[in-house]
Amino acid sequence: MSHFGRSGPPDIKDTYSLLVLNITFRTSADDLFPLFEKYGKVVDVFIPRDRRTGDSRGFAFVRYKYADEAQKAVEKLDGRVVDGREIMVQFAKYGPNAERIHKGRVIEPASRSRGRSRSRSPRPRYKDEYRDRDYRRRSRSRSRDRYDRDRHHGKERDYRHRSRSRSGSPNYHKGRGRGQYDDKRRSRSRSDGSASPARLSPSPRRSPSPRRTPPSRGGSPDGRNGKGRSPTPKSVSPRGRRADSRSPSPRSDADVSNENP
DNA sequence: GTTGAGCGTT
Repeated sequence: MSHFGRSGPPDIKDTYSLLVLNITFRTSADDLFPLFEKYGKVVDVFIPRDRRTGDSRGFAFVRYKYADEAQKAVEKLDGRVVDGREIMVQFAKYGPNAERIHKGRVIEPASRSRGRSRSRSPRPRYKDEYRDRDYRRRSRSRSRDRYDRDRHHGKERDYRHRSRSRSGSPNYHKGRGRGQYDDKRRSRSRSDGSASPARLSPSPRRSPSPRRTPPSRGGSPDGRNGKGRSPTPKSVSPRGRRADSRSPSPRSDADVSNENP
């Protein structure tokens, strides 16, 4: 039962891919399989995990054989509480090969081989992202901190309460009521970031990049050629100063003298 | 021991 994703995708030519989000980091494919299998024929369940730690990323992909079953699963499992967390089920937007999906249905990968689409070619960003930056950002932490979490935690109690009364209208959730505070949080977050004095690195290089090539004309890299361009040498040289300066700690004497009775 | 609003593998 754990052979999901272990031997690679069995067959994905006529399967509907569903994306399950908001699952707990401890939920595994084996846990989701029976749940989704109950609503239809599940061809494969895959949960992307970190290559370094091997932990789940918090979302899973479930492939159904039929669209109607997938749709039903989405409506039924979307908003369902799994492992104490409300999961979100929706049709996958992108395919495993970064291919376009028609209504959640996976198209045959060979179709791309024909060179059907020549004008737009999707960039293989998934491989690039794996390098470092985005991949880590989206996986590990965002910036929400516990503020949102605290709210979420407090609401959890409500969720449970609401869950009970939601038995009459499961579709009530379709609207997804998270956009409200999401926008608020976003706005505030952005504002904070903008106003924050702690900006990103102010770029050590002052010049934008008008001349990238070294000064071939009067600019000697040494700076010696420059007329008064290099007044720095010994003036600032600590050694010179130190030499001029007499004892490094005249006070020390006094101190010692003072401290020493 | 930790997180989160996100789109995938042999």
